[in-house]
Amino acid sequence: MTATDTTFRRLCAQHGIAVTHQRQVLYEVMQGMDGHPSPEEVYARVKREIPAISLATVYKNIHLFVESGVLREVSLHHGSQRVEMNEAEHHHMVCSRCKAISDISADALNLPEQRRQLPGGFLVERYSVDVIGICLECQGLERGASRV
Amino acid sequence: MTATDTTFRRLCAQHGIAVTHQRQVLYEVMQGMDGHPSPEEVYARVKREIPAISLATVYKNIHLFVESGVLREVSLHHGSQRVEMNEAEHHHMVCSRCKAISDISADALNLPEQRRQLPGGFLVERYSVDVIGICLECQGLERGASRV
DNA sequence: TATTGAACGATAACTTTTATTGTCTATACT
DNA sequence: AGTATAGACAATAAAAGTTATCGTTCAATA
Repeated sequence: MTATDTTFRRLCAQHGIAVTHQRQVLYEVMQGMDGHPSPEEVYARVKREIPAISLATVYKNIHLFVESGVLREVSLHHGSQRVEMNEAEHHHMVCSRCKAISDISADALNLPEQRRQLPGGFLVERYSVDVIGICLECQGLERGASRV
Repeated sequence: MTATDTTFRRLCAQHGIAVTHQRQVLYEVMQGMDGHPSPEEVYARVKREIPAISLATVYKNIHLFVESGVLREVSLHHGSQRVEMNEAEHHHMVCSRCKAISDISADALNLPEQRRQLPGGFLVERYSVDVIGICLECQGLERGASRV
């Protein structure tokens, strides 16, 4: 039993999900990847370990990992393109439960002075802040009676 | 000639794009929409004004508007899902030209104290900051010789 | 007003993601 | 340990979102 093996089993126990061979390999392979891999990239990489694995399994388990908090996704609103109709300077509040996006004025967030230059010589144009949290409606559902 | 009509013609002149009936109606319809409409939603709405319009036209012109700066998109990385492999607390630098995403530590941005509660009773879990700008490579391309 | 390159509509194709279905396996319970 | 069963798996079809192709029509400008 390796170290990551134990870690993964503990993670699964914590989040109440079953330990399977596919999930374990998936987790370990992803741990070894840098950057921000897409499901396809993960699939290509994990296929080297389990050639018979299905793309659907990769998708389902990435979802499961994200839902259960084992993993995080880069952006909560990557489904389809959305355009900005609010012309005022603003940022976004994104509900982590229902994914709803609402605007919040830049003032209400009082951000610090923006750097013009960042590590790696990155030239700053603007900041775009997503405040991740739970919207009022989803808070209500959480407190309220259980759904049928 | 209406007010928005004139506005739109000026915008097109500024950005060097042709004025067509479809683009004009598209622009006006979108101005009248709230929130963060998707291309499909825009299509449904604009179809009421121009029943014969094609979905492809909507997509092409939303792209054009975004590229030319007439319109902004909510998120620069909505293509496919991406998962986070960096476990440290960090944010992102997103190149507006090549869309590359790189990590930047939370310290390097020195964000203000996070509010726990925001307008509308939104309960904050965390902030996720995208710094939009131009990466070093794209700066080089810009300065350097013109491409073939 | 005639010319011409760009934009349009129709639709096929492509990419990404989800759903379905029959088989298999991990887990719980003897 | 042996078995029942809920859940996970692979294969694949289908849905959703987006882009490309191509013949026709229109806007810019001479």
